Amino acid sequence: MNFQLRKQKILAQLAEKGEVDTKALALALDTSEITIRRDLNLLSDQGLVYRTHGGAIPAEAPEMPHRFIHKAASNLAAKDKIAAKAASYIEDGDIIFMDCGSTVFRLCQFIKNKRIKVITNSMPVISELQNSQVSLNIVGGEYDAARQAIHGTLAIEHIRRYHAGKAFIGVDGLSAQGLFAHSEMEAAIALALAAQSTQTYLLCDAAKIDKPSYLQFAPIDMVQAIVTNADPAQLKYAKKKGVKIIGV
Amino acid sequence: MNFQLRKQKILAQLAEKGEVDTKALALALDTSEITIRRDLNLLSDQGLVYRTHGGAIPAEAPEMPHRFIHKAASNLAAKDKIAAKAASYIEDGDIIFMDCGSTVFRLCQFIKNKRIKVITNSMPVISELQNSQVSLNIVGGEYDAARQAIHGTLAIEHIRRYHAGKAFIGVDGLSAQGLFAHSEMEAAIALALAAQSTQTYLLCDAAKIDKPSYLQFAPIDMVQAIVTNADPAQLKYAKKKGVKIIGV
DNA sequence: TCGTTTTTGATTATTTTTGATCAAGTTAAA
DNA sequence: TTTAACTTGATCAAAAATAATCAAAAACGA
Repeated sequence: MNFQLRKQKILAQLAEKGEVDTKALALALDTSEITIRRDLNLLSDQGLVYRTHGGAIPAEAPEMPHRFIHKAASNLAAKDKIAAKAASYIEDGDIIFMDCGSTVFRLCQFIKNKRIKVITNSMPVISELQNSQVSLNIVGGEYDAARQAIHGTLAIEHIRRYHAGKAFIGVDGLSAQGLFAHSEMEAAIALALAAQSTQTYLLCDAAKIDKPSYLQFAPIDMVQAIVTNADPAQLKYAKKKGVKIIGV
Repeated sequence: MNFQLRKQKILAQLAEKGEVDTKALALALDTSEITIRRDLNLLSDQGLVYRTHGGAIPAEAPEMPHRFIHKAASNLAAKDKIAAKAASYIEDGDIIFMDCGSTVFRLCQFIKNKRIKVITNSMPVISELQNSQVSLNIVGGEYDAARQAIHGTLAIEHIRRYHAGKAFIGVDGLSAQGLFAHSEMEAAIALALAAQSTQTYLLCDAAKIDKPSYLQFAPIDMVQAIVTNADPAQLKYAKKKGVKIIGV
């Protein structure tokens, strides 16, 4: 019974019952609890399950009502850790860009009380920061309800009018080939932000690593740093190109 | 039964019944009351429920920040009547500007289901319409927390890039001398909107009539129509200049 | 075959979760 | 207003789950 097999059975059981617990799995798969725990943690890193004490539930579990919060809920612990680490690079007086990534959104809680300027196209970020210490600059353009973000030509033009010390962006996937996005619009925003900032930080949980996605839009060294919970060894190709890997 | 599962069940029950109480939950989820209380407190911390004595009720959608509601609350009935009347001039397919006036905000409820494009710099309007039929275009620029609106040079530039059939604006005061605003920024936005639209509707309740305010920024015939609950006789000077007076 | 790497399991210390008790606070009826 | 019933948060202790460490077993490549 190797990991691949166990993984399949765990996911199958999860899909069927909606939850699994460590003890039952250890019994059913004829292995030890610690092995099951390790498996579950791996699956959790990959974003395939949501870890609970004593077991796991499907990653897609309808945790929260709002669509965005829901999306953000997957891998929440990892994303929060990444966001906290990234926030430690932000100081009073900074001017930063934030895009509409769900990990980037988790930054909000850590910067609410900082005296900084934030330029963003993400509606959740706007909502979260509109009554905070932060001075907000909102990117204008067409509102994309599905992504809860502002996109379009004018958004790009708007971004090009500003310059920031740091940009914090998310992607949909990352591989040796470069950065991947869901859509051209998200890609265009990411490119614009990177072009207009001195330093670009990519916030990326382990689930996105080596997962090429829809559109490859930039080489990996467009960013200066990657903040991730993944094993740095997985990102050797990035390091080789001079990208700083910041683990959490 | 772990926290994640309880959380789901609590939220499900809350959505269904509208309220939950500690005892019933403890019984239903087969755990102790103190655990339920802890769960409810956690959910409350996350803003998902509103804690009551003995239980919890759904968290009210934190749609509009308080100050705005407050401001909007004065003269609410009159403002709603004015907004309803103004909305009757909006048809599917229209492209309209909306500014950050409190009466203009009352328009939202009447246009939620129309198939129109709305270009606005008002955060409450954005919040209200972001999950509606309406296609939103958000004016970019610096966010002014006090006025809950987007202002600044870039906002004006943004507006100048668009043209709409109708603009709906509010003012702080109105007299034979012209239109008055609280601040230069609001005035600049109003001017820009009027310049970029075929027809400009001024939404103005009786309390504002013949109340010159801080800054006189435009002649009264900058607008093509005034929707108001005031006696039309009070606005003869406007009518004389060719402004249409629409009573409610 | 030998040496290296990977996977797994056992043990222990730590962390998390839960429940019991009790003083303090809140609600509602008298 | 006062009393009585109920609810709550704080503190502590027990139970469960977990991470960390190390060692054994298995898989692997040369």
